[in-house]
Amino acid sequence: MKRFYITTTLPYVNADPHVGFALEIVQADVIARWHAMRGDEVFFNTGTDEHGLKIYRGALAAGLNPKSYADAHAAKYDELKSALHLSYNNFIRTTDSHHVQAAEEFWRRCAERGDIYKKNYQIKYCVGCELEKMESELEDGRCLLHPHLEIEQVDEENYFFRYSRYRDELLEFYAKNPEFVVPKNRMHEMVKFTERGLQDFSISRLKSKMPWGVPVPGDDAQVMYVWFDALVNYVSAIGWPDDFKKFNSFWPGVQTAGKDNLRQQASMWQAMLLSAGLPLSKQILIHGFITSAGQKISKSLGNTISPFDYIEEFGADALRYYLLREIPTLDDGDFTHEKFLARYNADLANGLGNQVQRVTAMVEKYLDGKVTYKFSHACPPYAFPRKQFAREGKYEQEKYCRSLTAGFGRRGLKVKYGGGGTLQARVNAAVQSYQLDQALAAIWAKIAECDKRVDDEKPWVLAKDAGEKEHLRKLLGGLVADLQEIGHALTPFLPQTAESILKVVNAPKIIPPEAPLFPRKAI
RNA sequence: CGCGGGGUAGAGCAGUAGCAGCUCGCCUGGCUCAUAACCAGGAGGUCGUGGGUGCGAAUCCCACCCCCGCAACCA
Repeated sequence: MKRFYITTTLPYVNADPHVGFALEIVQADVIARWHAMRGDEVFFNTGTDEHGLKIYRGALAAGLNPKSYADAHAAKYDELKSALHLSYNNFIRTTDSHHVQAAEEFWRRCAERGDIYKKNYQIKYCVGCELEKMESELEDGRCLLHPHLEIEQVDEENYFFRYSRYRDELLEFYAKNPEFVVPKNRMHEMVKFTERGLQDFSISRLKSKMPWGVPVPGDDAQVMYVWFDALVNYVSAIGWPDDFKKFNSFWPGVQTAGKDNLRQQASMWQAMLLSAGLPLSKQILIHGFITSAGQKISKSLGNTISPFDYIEEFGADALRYYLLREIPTLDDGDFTHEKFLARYNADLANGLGNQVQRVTAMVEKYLDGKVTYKFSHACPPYAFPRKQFAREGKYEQEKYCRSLTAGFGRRGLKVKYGGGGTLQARVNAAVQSYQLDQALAAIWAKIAECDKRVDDEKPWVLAKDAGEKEHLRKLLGGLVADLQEIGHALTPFLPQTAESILKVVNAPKIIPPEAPLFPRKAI
């Protein structure tokens, strides 16, 4: 059995979850579920990044200690799991003691390698960004993104990481692994960036000024800069450095990140891995940004979008669908209420929901809910390996698998495969090339095909002619089988909806769902 | 000469030389199984601008205009 590790970036817990992170984690969720359905043993990690100056100050302002402050925010991120039906099986917090120890060990390894040294550090620093700012990024001495905050002069002795040393090794690695970063243009950007040369970066802060961080081993006066410790989570989450069995069976893994995180993930983190003597990540998936009506989403513009609002009004799968279909998987996309409604009504209510309704209604009305159909192919058993997991004592995996296959029936779903390129094959190809929007497009093409077949064959006419009974049975049986195929293909994308569809069409007596899957919404 | 991406129908996009396409929206017709859903047809584009090469250019070449991201660690 293959093992598959995927992790999102860890959002910084100084604000509530927003739609941009929902995009990232939903994409990762689909990929994780898709692998699980193929029978892979999946480890899916997410969590929260909780150190650093911004958290420290936020906590002071709120009159809380930093840990309690972080606890409250971390809980909100973990709420996304049930709200969006996410399947992650690990939620790491960078304040977890195991992670803190891992970060310290990682530091020691880099230090042993001679990659950590002390140097005076003078910069202009924006607390809002938690970033060093170049003169070119300032306007009237203020950060463009946080003009209300004073730029701070930092002048202190810090530890630096010898990033510059890894230029050639990274370039060689990129050359050997041209698909290390997807999409291609991001890989290209990374290569160009690296070719220009890398400058060592600061990885610690004076504890007297900012105590909220992982202690630097052997120096009580310093704590790690938040990025250094946060990046280590990708390996600490799977047991490094204590549980090598676990670590070796899952690493290297796939990481998802926004395009703003390209350098940290695809370059700086990889240099850190080289320094610590660990294998580099398997692949970095870079998604784009969500705009709203073409505008950048920001608190100051007041156009932020809360995923919870949409989930409450339309359901988790509706939001999942929009994010996966309307936003190109590895490119920027737009999110507006109008577009959301349009997608919802056109694709979910009129398309999928109506298709389920009309087919099941006809089967009930014309065939008394009973349909006999021949399956040309059953879903291969490896797609349901939960018993194997149970035998091996992997109860977490078994449970995870069961949640994925709920409603599929004991013997697994029987899927009718058409000749030639099946729907599932098209979906698989799209998922493997990370074109999740195209995978959904393929499923919806199938729905359109079924709608057309209904119109062409006119079952309501056949039903009036006793001589056409067999014809009608075959037609409706085929449509039910198509719904099973659609439900199966849809499972990683819209897990709840897929389960509902399969439950209805696998029932001994087929009747329409109690309530429409996606009631049409007035515009 | 910093690096990279982009400009095609009202919106979002595909299309790297051979009749300009897809989805949504809009208009008309059909149908009645279905969630006023579904099916068919239609309107709508000087393919950013100007030049060049070709029998033929959205596509190749040259120049220019505009938009966006990155420019050392902002979702």
